[in-house]
Amino acid sequence: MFEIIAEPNRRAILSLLVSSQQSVGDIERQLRMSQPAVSKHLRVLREAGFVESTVDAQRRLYRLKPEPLQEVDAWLAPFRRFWSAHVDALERHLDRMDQSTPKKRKTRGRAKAL
Amino acid sequence: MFEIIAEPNRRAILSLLVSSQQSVGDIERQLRMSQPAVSKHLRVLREAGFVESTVDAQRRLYRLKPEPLQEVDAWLAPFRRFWSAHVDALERHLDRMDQSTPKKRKTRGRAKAL
DNA sequence: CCTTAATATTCCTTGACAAGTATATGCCCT
DNA sequence: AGGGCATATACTTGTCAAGGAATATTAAGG
Repeated sequence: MFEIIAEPNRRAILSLLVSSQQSVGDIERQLRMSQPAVSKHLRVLREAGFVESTVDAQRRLYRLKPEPLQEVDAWLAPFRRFWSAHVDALERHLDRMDQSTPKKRKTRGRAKAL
Repeated sequence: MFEIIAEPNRRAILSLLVSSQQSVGDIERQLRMSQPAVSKHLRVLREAGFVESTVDAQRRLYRLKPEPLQEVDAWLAPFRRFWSAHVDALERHLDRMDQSTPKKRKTRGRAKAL
């Protein structure tokens, strides 16, 4: 799964498909890569469940499937906890600085992210 | 960045470090991999900014750095929007089904995620 | 200083994979 | 049926990265 998205062209393809479905030729033109290259990457993506295709006459329309990237997202969860803890620690630290050195008061923007 | 976390052993190392810092030997034992392998992966991770190390006598303690994984997280953002849109569509669809076929009423659990 | 422990580095081999070129398959149209 | 368009597959080749074995580095302690 991670190996799949390690390839830059494949990530580019996924990013293209996030807005709307595209034919092989569309992708080929937008990403300036050879047709076999596109087809091969699409095959990898399809077999890994990142995309699916439907037939439209001679062309195949490829669209995104959410599951695999959701798994990537799930893998990141513990790390998100880690770094939000770090942000908290930094915040506390900066707050202490603000109190102990009440100086310039330049707007040091601090806010809870959504 | 994606190439870095494409390697399973490296992901394992990162997962180990998320709980607390570890020495090379600790990692070596917990992951059952050879010492040179651990050192080499740690070098890759360090040069890519995923980890940093401090010296403690003969051992080096490695700890996680948040930034690179945050970038991965950022790359996922558009896709998160994509699939939450899909969940919404599915919800609407199922709601329509519930209305048009008021049958068994088996608990088909549906709820807003946090 | 010499030894031992902990980690880093080098060299080598092997396997995987991406890109290119050529060719095959399938579908439309007249 | 045949020709052309869109996509897929086969085969080859070059590149690169991971792992293993051996060796180098650095620190601690007697």
